[in-house]
Amino acid sequence: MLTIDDHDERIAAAIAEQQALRQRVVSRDVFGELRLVAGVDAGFEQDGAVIRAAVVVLRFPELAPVDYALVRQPVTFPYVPGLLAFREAPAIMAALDRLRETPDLVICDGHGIAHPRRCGIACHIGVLLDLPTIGCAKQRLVGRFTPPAPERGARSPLFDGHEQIGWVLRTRADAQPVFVSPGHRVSLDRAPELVMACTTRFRLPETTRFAHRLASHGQLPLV
DNA sequence: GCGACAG
DNA sequence: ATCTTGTCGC
Repeated sequence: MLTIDDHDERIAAAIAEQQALRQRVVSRDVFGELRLVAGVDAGFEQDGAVIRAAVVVLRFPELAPVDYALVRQPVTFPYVPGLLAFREAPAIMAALDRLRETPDLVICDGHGIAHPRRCGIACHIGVLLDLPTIGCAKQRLVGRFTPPAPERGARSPLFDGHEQIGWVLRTRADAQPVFVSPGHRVSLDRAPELVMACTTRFRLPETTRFAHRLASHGQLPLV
């Protein structure tokens, strides 16, 4: 049976793995022409016993869906702030493996280096699959900032002490900003412009919106 | 000891 | 994440 001690050991092992993974994160732009951009997200079923991971690939820069994949797996890790990847990344990576073609960039629902150990889910997935990734979260995990101007495109740096770990980006006028940080093979400078290029009239990028709908409704919208 | 805490 | 009514604004 699983004891509290086992739980603590899994937490400790996960933190140790993040310390190792962070060493492999590449924070420079290492990607070619963007033709396919993917969005990934996760939803749950059976009272949280099953995770449903979704990935939708959009043709860039049109942002029209061209492929998708859906994977369901039993949940094996609890939600612990800072350890989200150990709960969602396995299923998300399985979904990415099912695509017919490898995307040129993946935008994740969660943080990249804007994380206590600079290893959020975007870094985790990026390093393990060696794919360019960006983290685009709806809420802050760590860091301090001053709110960006109310216009679309306005941004302000997200700091942890004196180190910039991401951006607070206003993707839509008068709406709550999103938290953007590089995952793997993407620079701090280009992350926000790439997210803006994937965003149209809504707060969240189209990649995330499509993936979110697939993950929660279990199917791609008919329009 | 008291808050904060991605999804 | 998930549930769910009410409300604001274009």
